[in-house]
Amino acid sequence: LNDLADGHRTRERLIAASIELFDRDGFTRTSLDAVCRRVRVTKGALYRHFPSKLALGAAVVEEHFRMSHDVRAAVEAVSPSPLQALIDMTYLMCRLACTDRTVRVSVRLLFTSELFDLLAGTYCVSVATMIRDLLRDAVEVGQVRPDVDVREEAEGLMMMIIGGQLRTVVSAGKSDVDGQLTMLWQRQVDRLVPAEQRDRLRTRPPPFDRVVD
Amino acid sequence: LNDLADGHRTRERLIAASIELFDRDGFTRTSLDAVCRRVRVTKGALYRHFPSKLALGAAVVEEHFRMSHDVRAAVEAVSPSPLQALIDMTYLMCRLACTDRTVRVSVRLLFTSELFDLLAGTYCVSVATMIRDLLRDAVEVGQVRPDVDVREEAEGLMMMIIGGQLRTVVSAGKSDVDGQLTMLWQRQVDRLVPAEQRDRLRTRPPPFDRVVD
Amino acid sequence: LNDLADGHRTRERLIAASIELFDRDGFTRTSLDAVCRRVRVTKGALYRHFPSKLALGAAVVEEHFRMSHDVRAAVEAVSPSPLQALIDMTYLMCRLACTDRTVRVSVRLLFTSELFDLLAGTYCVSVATMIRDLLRDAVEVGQVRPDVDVREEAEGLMMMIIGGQLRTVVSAGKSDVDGQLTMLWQRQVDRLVPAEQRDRLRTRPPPFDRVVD
Amino acid sequence: LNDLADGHRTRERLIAASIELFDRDGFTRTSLDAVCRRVRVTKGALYRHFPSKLALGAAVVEEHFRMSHDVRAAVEAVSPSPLQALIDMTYLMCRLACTDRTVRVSVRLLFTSELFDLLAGTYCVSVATMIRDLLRDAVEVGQVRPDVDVREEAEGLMMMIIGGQLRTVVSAGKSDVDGQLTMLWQRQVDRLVPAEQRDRLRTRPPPFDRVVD
DNA sequence: ACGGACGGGACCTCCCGTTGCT
DNA sequence: AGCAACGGGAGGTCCCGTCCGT
Repeated sequence: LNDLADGHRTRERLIAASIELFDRDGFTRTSLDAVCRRVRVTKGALYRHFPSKLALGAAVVEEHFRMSHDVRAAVEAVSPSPLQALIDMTYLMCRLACTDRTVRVSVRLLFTSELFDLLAGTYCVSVATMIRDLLRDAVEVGQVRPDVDVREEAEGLMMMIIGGQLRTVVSAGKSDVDGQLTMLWQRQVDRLVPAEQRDRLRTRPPPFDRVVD
Repeated sequence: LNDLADGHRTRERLIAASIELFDRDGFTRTSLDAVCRRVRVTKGALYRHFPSKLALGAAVVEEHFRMSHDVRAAVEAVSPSPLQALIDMTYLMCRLACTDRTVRVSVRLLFTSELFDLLAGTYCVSVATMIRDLLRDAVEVGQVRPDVDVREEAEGLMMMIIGGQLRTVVSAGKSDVDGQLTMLWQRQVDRLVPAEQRDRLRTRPPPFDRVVD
Repeated sequence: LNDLADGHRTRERLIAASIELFDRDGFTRTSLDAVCRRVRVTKGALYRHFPSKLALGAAVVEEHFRMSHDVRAAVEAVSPSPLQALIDMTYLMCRLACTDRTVRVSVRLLFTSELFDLLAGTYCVSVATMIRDLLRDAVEVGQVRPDVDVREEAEGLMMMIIGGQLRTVVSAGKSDVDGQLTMLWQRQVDRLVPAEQRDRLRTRPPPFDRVVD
Repeated sequence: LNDLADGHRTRERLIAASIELFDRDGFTRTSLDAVCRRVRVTKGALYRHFPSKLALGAAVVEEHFRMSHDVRAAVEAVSPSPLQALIDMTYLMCRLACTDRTVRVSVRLLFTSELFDLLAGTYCVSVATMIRDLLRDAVEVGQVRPDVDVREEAEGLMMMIIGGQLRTVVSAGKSDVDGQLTMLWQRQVDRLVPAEQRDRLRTRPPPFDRVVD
């Protein structure tokens, strides 16, 4: 009983330590021994929880995925409309790639390690799917024109978001990705949204004070 | 003289072998011994030319950079206008990420290895600069409206292109990046180009039969 | 338990293989890869047990030291007196430098490699100490005159023994070191041993049929 | 003409630099590049003069051999008799192994490097021969008993001297090799020299104030 | 669940000796 | 005679994943 809880704790602490070290030294240059040392545990323990170094990295990415879902739920909860939720999500995703350590590390992992081959595809699909869902909702409530090719648009937005996240990571947040997104949405809104719906939308970055912990 | 040539030859052959093996097995899973074996040379020779495995990867990327410049020159030579050259370049860059081994490997290297930390920034800047230059030329010849913020536009396009290249690599070419670019340019042309200039532009993919060797 | 035993086994086998190869090719011309190949193990395993090539050589010498102690114990066990034990030891030590592979290699290592700097001093002291102990015992039982300077004599004998071992190694056993020792002991006995004790001593080489395994 | 002289100079300087570095760092840990750097010359030059690293070491030893002959000549010139010359030579050879850098390095080279296999035998023979010659001379002038086995005695003395040189090098001169030699000669003189000749001999160390430069 | 020794294999460094040129 | 680049090859380090025992 207690053992199980302890085991779970160890797993969590290993992930937390990995995030710190991957952030500081990068995936390749972080040794599992270093991770274990920080948790005061040996490799035997680590390999109880993760079958390989890659799996440990994948667990970090999974953490990020889980967070993304939480963020989405939170944004949808507070948003007046699906499209607004989508717009805010794009800002948030790029912003988090800079501010939140887990997200930053996960994106770096996805695009600078062997995890690319394993998970980058999944990530792209998952982002595209999320966008498509929100777009579809927006079509249903009449906020987006019914003749829009949701699939195509979602794919394009996904590329833009991932490009933005990457840009953020590359330039360590010194690039004005927010500005880019504003430009993007101003154009997209003209194309996608019926004129009478436009004034209810905010295309500028949301004032996100901790939408998620 | 002969020695010098031989040394240079060895260097070239090492790069060529690296490209092949990085393409087949990925950066991390390719061992330097394997590269050397293929060139029938020992690690002593390799380390005469490259101070580290990363440096070998960087040399591959450099090859790609050099090719990019050649492609740009070739495209500019055959294009009727700067903007058309830019449009064609974007198609080419995404296309090459799929068809040309050197480019494909380089992009994978840039975004899936520790080279990211070293070179991704440089790559982004270099792509953005190239776009900006062509846009500026286009402004000068009146092909693009003078009030366009060249810098901002270039940054956005860069993100799109890199997203596209990445998408190509992720999906191993199975994604319709061409279609995305066509959509993109159709919108951009409306925004950037004075009406009377539009009919001279082709926004669809160019018929590139070997613009470069 | 099994692992530990295996680890120990690996260590032993590495030493055994080293002895063979050092004997055949010499220290410098023996590569660690060759040693590992013979044990069907990689350098990773070797460096788990020995921090350097020198340390591997030192382990061989240590083997020799251990053997020397065993030989001494065995000789003392069968000898009728301390001085006879000493005489027999000197013959044995020079003889073993020729016949026993471990001793031969160790002596070559001690005097033909960088191990000299590390261990030759220790070796000299250890030999001199052993001689001194036996001489002291001999004095106590009245086999050696009480006015003999045990320290000085031990030092001289040590130089002679080491010179003899060296001579043996240099000439690959073709030199008559036995004869030299016989000459030496005949003189020494006259000086060191009271007349009434002399007839019980044999100064000629002992018939050593395997005093040690 | 000048070139030849310069070439010779370079050779000398290479040997001198080698002696310094071999003395400081040992043979193995001294790189030829380091030697060349000190002489402000490149390896191409070195390999004009010496076909291998071993050959360079051998040249140092040869220097030592040459010095030995000079010392012998000098000692013979000032000595009243062959046996006295021999006695003084033994002191000198052990003493020089401590005080003279060339001799010290040569002895270390002979007994701590691959040069052992090449030259140690030669050295032993050469020392034994020198002793034998002097002993023979001593026999001829009636200073040593005619029934002495010159060959055997020479061999024994050689082992003692080389043991002494080694001891000197091992203990960096902190050992009382002089005392050992005095003891040795006191005994030998009793055995080898007719009684009426003994009072003309000095068995204690000679007051060598620079017998050689 | 965890500890810790073990072995495999990759990366990298250093240095010897060669070669063509000056 | 001397230079400088070159390549071969060995030594050494690091780290992943496994195995056995507790």
